[in-house]
Amino acid sequence: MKTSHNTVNESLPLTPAVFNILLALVDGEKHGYAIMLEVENNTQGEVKMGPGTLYGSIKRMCEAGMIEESGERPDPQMDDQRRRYYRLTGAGQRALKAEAERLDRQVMIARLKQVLQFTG
Amino acid sequence: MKTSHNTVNESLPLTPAVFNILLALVDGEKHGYAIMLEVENNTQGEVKMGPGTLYGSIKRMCEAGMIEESGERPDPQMDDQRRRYYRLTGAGQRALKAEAERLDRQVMIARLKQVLQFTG
DNA sequence: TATGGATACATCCGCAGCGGATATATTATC
DNA sequence: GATAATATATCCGCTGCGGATGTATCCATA
Repeated sequence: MKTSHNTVNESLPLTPAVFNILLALVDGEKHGYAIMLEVENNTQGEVKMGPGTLYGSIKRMCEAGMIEESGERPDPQMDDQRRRYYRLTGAGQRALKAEAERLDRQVMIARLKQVLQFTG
Repeated sequence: MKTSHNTVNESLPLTPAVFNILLALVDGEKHGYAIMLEVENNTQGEVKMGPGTLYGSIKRMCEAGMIEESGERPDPQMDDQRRRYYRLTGAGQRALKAEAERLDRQVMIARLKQVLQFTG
């Protein structure tokens, strides 16, 4: 599956893993493990990311410039030296928005075909 | 990425290809090539499925019991003997609905995080 | 203080899916 | 009769998921 005519997004659709990681980072930088917990929380435990998916995705997303590591420690006391914090880049924000809009269009098609009701 | 606690759906999330094929078959049975055109049409040409994805997905979906081939020819005259028509099964309909609901929840999270506006 | 469990990160590797390339045949068009 | 569009099918490289495994740290509690 491939999407075209989009300067900002070379590669949509995003994988569910990547999309959820971007979503988790919207309200501030987080470390890997916290991202995992946030995704489980967002989805009521429906979606569970294994470590392979989590850290593998983080690595690829860094290479793709969607996220970047921040040397800063958000909470100096009560910190864990093992943690590595990540934040969204501009490109990551744009990719997230574009993917959210794409998903929204997909859901809209499902509604028009009466697979889903309009009253959420 | 894995989803759990769902008797009807062993394997969500569906791939974008599978989801779009299911969507294309909601309003009646279609043959492979028509599915491809419908998907392009639904998405304003944004999503393009190559033959490998299309026929590979169809094969897997048949094996998974989401769709099935129908021997009938919807249009006796003006027919093409090469065509193979497919229709949704009950399982396919349930999978489609479950995935649409999942996507809707994802979009909702994006809205709550103000990635997307509530007024479509 | 030791013991265990949760936290935290990382890598390996099998498996599945995409997707372009390629092939082939039929149907329609000019 | 040539050409393009239609229609299906398979091959194979690449990417990504995801469980397994490994290591180390933090924290509670016994």
